[in-house]
Amino acid sequence: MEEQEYKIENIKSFELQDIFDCGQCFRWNKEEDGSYTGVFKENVMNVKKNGNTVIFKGICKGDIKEIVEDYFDLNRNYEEIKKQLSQIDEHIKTSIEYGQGIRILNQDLWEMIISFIISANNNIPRIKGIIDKIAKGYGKEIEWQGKKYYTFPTAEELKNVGIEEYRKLGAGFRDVRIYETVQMVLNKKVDLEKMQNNPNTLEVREQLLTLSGVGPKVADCILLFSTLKRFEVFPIDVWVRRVMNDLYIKKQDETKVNKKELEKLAHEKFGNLAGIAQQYLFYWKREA
DNA sequence: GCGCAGGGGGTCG
DNA sequence: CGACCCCCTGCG
Repeated sequence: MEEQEYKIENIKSFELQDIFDCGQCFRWNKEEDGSYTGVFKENVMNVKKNGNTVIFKGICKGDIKEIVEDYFDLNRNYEEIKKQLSQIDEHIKTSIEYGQGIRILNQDLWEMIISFIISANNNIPRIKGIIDKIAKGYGKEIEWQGKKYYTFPTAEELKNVGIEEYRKLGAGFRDVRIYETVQMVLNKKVDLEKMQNNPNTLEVREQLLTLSGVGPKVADCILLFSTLKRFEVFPIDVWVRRVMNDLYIKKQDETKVNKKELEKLAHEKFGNLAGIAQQYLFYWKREA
């Protein structure tokens, strides 16, 4: 495959650091020149921003313009979303000003399922490492500019990988969960294609929860960050609990904040944009 | 410097 | 509600 390039000038709501470090993805790495390189589907891509111009360059399966528009969610009006959310209160407004360049990527459903199973009780450097090793071990190799990259393996490609192999890659106690989920998807106990086309969010969530290693938090991350693209869900982790308590609930001990109470509050405040509001708040609380 | 707790994007039994 | 693998961090 040949290298392709696509350039966008005068882009709005698009900052590399906000997009790649806000916690939604695990396979993008910063280069020395400030650009980021990553693998998604069967594409290897470098993204660079100069002023208000963004240059996408890489090896793509298909037309780079279409691929970029889809993956980076370029047809959604983030200006409008931010405007709407900013009117809610000063807190969310501040967090949006901080992470104004966030976009929620359209990431592969299967990859998100495994990635967020790995994320449980884990830290980001290690999560990235495990995912990297799984790709190196079982994905397809793509060479670009003298470097080797690896696609995230399909369920079929992981079919014969045993529990102990995941353990060797450093997955820890998540080894069984990954193995079982691979088998469940292969056996169509959960049909990802049907899931992708099912408009009923609660039903999709229930199906995700049947997978090994997928609890409420992981299910919500999958719903929000994959091509399922549900902006109304509100994943609650320690950081979100912290920031919501600091801003709105103000209990002495944030760990005592009730989850139901949080969900209700998020829904009342942010409605069907709760998920993206979560991203602005999460990113702001963690980085700022 | 080195060694050792402490804790981390939760889930499961 | 406690255990869970393993890497990284911070502190002595």
